This record gives sequence, C-alpha cells and structure tokens, in this order.
Amino acid sequence: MRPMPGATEGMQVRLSRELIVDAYLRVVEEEGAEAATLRRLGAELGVDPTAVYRHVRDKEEILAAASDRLLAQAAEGYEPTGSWRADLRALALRARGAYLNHPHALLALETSPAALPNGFRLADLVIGCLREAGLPEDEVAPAFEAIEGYVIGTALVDARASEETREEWRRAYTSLPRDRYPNLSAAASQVYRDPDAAFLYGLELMLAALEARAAGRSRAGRARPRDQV
Amino acid sequence: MRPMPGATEGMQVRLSRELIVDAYLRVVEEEGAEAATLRRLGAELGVDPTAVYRHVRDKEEILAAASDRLLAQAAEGYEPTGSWRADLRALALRARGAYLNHPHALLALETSPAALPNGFRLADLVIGCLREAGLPEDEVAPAFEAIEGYVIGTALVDARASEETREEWRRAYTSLPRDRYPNLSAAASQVYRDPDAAFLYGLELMLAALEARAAGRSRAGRARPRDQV
DNA sequence: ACCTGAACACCGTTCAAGT
DNA sequence: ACCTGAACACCGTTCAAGT
Repeated sequence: MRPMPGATEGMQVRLSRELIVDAYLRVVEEEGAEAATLRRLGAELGVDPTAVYRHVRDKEEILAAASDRLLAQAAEGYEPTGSWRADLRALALRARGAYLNHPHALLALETSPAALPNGFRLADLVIGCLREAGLPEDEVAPAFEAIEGYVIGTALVDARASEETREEWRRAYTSLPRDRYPNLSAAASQVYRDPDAAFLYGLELMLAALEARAAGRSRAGRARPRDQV
Repeated sequence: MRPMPGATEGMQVRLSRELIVDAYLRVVEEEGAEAATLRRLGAELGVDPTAVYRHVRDKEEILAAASDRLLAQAAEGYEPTGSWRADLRALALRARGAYLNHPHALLALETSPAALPNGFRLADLVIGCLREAGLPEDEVAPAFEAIEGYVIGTALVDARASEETREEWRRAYTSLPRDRYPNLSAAASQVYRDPDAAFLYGLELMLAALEARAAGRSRAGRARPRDQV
C-alpha cells in the first residue's frame, strides 16, 4: 500500500527510538517475541527494515530501550505503605510482572547496562526497603542481589514454561520408578501447580529470614551469634 | 582431509547421540555456546552438518540430551551428611555449577521435559532434604519450586554477566544523582562484587526460614499461627 | 539528514540422491 | 541403514545509492 498524497500524511511520521520501541512492544504483545524481527518491525513502521539502524546501534539496543520503559512503567503509581515487608513484596511482584511479560527484552539488560535513564527507580526502592528493615549495612548489597536474582530468575524460567510443559513435567515425575526416586514420586502430583504461589512462597521465605536477621541484630546489638551466612 | 585407508580407521566411528553430545559439550567448553552450530558440530564429528538429523529430531534435542548428562554428573559422588540443611546447600551448589557452565543446554529443559533418563537424581535428593527437615507436607512442593527457581534463575543471570558488565552496572549506579536515587547510590559500590557470595546469602535466607517453619511446626503441633505464606 | 534496496554472512532444517 | 550436498526459508547487519 503506497501512501496516497495527503490522506495518510498524519501517519507518515518521522522514525524515532520511541516509535521503534512502540512497534517492538506492540509486536511482542500481539505475536510473541520471536515475531519481533527487524523485517517485521520495518513492516509495522511502514519503513524499510534497515531504516532503524539510523536510530539504534543494533537490535539489542531496541530491547534495552524497551526494558527501560517497562521498568519505569512497573514503578508507576507505587505508594509505600510504611511496612518494608509489604512494600518489598509489592515491588517484587511489580518487577515479576514486567519480566513475565517481556522476558526477552529484560534479559538484554544483563549484557547492556546503563541503558536505563528511567528504569532504576524499582531497584532504588527495593534497597530502600532493605535499609528500612534494619539489616546490617554490609548485608544490604547481597540481600538486594539475592532478591533481584530470585525475581528475575524465576520470572525467566516461568515465562518459558506453559501449562502444557508443566503438565509434561508432572507426568515425567509421576511415571518415575518409586524405588529409585521415592521423594520425587511422592511430590510429583503437587508440583508446578501454581508458579505464582511458588514464587510468593519463596519470596516470603526470604522476607521472613531478613526480618529475623534484622530483629536479631536490634535485640542483640553488636554481638550476633549467627554471623556466618 | 579424506581418511587414508586403514590409518584413520579407528577414528571413523559410527555417529550416535552419545558422540553428538560429546561434540556439543566439547565445542561449548572450548569456544562458547554460540560456536556450537550444527555446521560446527558436523566439522567436529568429521561428518556432513546435516547427518545428525538421523539421530536427533532437532537441535533442542541435542541440548536436552547434554543436560541429562550434566545433571547426572552433578549428582555423582554426592554423599549425604545427615544434616538436611548442609545437604540441601551442597546439592544447590552442585546444580548451580552445572547451570553456570552450560546455561544454554540446561535452559532447553524448560521446554522439553521428560528428556532426563539420568538427570532426575538431584531433584529427588533435594525433595528428600525438604521432607527430612520436617516441613509440612503441603509446603514441600512450593519449597522445592522456590529453591529450583532460585538456583536455576540466578545461575542463568550470573552466567550471562561478566566481570566487565558487573563493573559497568556499578558505574551506572554510582553516577546516578544522589537526590533522586539515594538508596541505589549508597549501595552502588558494594553491589555485584561476588555473585557466588550473593547466591549463598540468598540460599541461606531460604534455608533459615525453612528451618524456622519446620521447627515452629514441631513445637506448636497442629495450630500454627503463621500459616498464610 | 534520512530512507531504500541489494547484498552479505550467517542460521536451522528438508529432501532427493548417493553408497 | 546411514550419510551427502544442494537447496530453502529465514536471521541481523552493512553499505552504496537515492531523495
């Protein structure tokens, strides 16, 4: 379809990083990440597939720019409640939501840092919760990294799985010989029923342990018996 | 190089899934996962690139078969100590090692289950630890999933990062405006220093919380106050 | 200054043909 | 029964040419 003179004038906008990210997110949401090829983005933008190279260095940069927007959106409207534990849970769930919807884009951040003019908000808020909890200063960084790894990691894994593959895994566990795999056989039917519930269970484990460590510190002062974590 | 009659006779072995997996792991260990193309595997095996299709359905099946071997190897020589907590830690570290070395192969398991004739051992042992801990029956499955997700997820993330990208992330955090990102700025210099230490910190959080839940249960009997995890 | 379009250097995979 | 080799349908990316 060639643009008729005048008629599609309003549509014939100039290409920009913003528009490219728009197109990327639109295609992924409608047809999945594997559909978001550069040729497809070109078609979506009504432009030659290679035209985007005038605005981004490579495809990775598109994904990183998309991630920045997604993380900024995930932090939007967040209101702290005053309970660091409730806040940390809420922030983790927001991050998980973003990663579940766009695992490909957000995975690109790992290798291309510093591409987040807006997306650092979430991380700052999470660390704020940890400091507010009263965790020892030198545990804040590893605690942040552990939570970050848990949230990102489980989201990546959960995003790759589907109801079908989970069912296949259960079947595989169920059909195992009971004598060689007694524990896996016993748990087989209950496993992978609800990834969100499992995520929350593990998150609560971490939060409970963090609370215990912070409380133990405030009660015992300097001398902490279980320091060897 | 055409095989000289007799001389290379011993080398001219029949292709098999075993040999294909051998070649795949060898190439990945020497040159990285992106080098392990089918054309490269063909060269490695001294065979036409497409010859492997006689023995596997697609490339994914090669990765899954490799994962089976890697997980089986990771469980080799494991000896329980009698302490479920120490055992669980040891098993998690074994799994992490396998995933760190071959993230691509092990990620393939997510979508192609039941390809593990030998690799289920680790999962069975982990669940054994959780049952031995005295965790309520209905928490064994989510606890297993949480630990599995944590181990796999953090390994995938850590495997993608390098000392350089971690340094870049620290620099990005450090150069943030302190007034807009007070917490991230404060933690910037300490973060991403030691991924293994951060992994262990998070693992210990989970183990401590699991122990507390199991202990609370054995003391309080049926009536548990904090059941809403 | 920005976009086009041909071309390049790859992928995984299929399939008829060889032995 | 197994392997070969040409071919297919894709990728991301480069670059000279157009406007």
